[in-house]
Amino acid sequence: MQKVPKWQALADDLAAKIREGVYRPGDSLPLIREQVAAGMGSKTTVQAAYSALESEGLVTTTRGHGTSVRRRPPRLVRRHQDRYAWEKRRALLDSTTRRESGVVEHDTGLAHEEIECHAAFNTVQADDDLAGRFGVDVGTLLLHRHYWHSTPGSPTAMSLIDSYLVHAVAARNPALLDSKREPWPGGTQHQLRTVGIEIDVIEDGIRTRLATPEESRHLAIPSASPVLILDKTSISTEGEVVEYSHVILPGDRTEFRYSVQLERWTQ
Amino acid sequence: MQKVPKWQALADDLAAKIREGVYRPGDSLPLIREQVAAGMGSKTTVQAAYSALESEGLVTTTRGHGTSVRRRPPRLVRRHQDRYAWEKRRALLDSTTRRESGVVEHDTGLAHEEIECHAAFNTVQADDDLAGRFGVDVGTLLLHRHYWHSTPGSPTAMSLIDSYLVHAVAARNPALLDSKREPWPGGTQHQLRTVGIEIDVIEDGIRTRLATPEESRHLAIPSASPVLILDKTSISTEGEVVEYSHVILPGDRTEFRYSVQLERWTQ
DNA sequence: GAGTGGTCTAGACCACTGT
DNA sequence: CAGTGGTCTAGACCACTCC
Repeated sequence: MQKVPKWQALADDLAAKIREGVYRPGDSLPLIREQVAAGMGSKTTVQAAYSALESEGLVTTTRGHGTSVRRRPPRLVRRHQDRYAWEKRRALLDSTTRRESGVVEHDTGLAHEEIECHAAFNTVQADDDLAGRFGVDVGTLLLHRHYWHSTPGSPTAMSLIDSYLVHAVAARNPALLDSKREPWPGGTQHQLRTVGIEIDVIEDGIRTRLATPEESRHLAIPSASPVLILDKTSISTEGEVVEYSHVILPGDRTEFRYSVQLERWTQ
Repeated sequence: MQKVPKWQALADDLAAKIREGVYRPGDSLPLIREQVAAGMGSKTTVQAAYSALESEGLVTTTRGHGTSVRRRPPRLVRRHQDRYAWEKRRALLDSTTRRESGVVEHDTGLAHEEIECHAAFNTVQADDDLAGRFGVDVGTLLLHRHYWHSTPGSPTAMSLIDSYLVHAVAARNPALLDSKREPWPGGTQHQLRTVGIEIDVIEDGIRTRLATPEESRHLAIPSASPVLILDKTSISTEGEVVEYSHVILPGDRTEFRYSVQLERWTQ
């Protein structure tokens, strides 16, 4: 026999009702004060239940308004094998074709005008972690580029990206150092091509952790809900790490997909 | 200017001290009642801060004992491209070689005797989701196999696995229906080989969500911390989906790694 | 201004750990 | 047994939304 806390029992009960469709997306849940009046516990207890449901992404709460069942945003499937190959082929196209559509459009299926790109650049000295990833000395100058994309006028980011290049390499084309040139038609692989680099292999690392309060706000996900973290390392045909990006993605809206082709048994 | 709740300010403060090494792994944090006495807020407030730190995986709390800084478990890196290929080659080996080491040993680096395998089988009828994945009719009989692995005697699972096969296919070798034959030397790919199936492609889908309280207990992760979910679909050389598994992995101990090889530009 | 969720308090009891 | 974290209460105030 397990002792289930009262707040959790209430949360489970409401969650079940949401899944069964007793409360449907967009519906309002009983007000917290109503639950208290109905004898479901003290306000703190009911609050705990409601905030658990919020973390799970089942409901959204708005101060002064109430709590309602969340319309689950569709998961955006990221097929990186296709995506990276597509990005690479595109780097060879002429500038007008490249300008028509970028990776973000490719990922989201949105039109070019529906996406706003925000970029901020600065230079940093490689710390232990970054130096290790690039295989350079600690203190080496790196170009640090922070990006986020949104639909025009919206403060909600689709992802938060921190991308790094070795500064001396990027500086071979001064245009790459200018954040005002973003979004760059053709993306990073085209940018690297302008300094004579071709990408051979991209290594993806995927982890998860809870969102910080700031990330929750910026990505418009419930507080204390998880994010996915993608660490992407691009390796040139010379075998050198030429770009590293750290991408934070909303956990409830993201799915990665990889396809592993196996060698045939020959007998 | 942002209004930061008192509990969050306290949590941030303690988190910073942990990262700076003021409190080191294994150290005890000030007792909740001490913080209250020190005027850091009421018990509920301090409690909220401490439980936030627990969800983030920074501390562990034990009732009756106290709160101490968590020794971060090392992340287990899962390189599925290697893993699946290794598993496939192994299915061709003789039984004594296969018996020596399995995928779990391969993943964890543990010795054969250090791993205990728990298996429970039953049959289920395909619901909408499963039928869609296998491309069979709803109601089709499936063999459902639930697995979890642990170090001997420990109640802590390394992962929670639900694996499905079309029952009619598995039944071609009656030994496959018997959970007492698990762990099967050579794994699923060898099992499928005994019924004449060779795997061609494996599709991985990766998502995240918060752990349920039960998962938190079983995987020994903090409550309200995230898990990673792997949906693995195996496709035979005939192009049919022959196995589907749903794997729940501890978010703080798992990292996926994929390597994407790109085609060269030819000019 | 009325009503909502979010935070905070002071104090109580419970479940569990150590000795 | 004393002392810990976990839960719960009743009541207060605040920040916000909507009318």
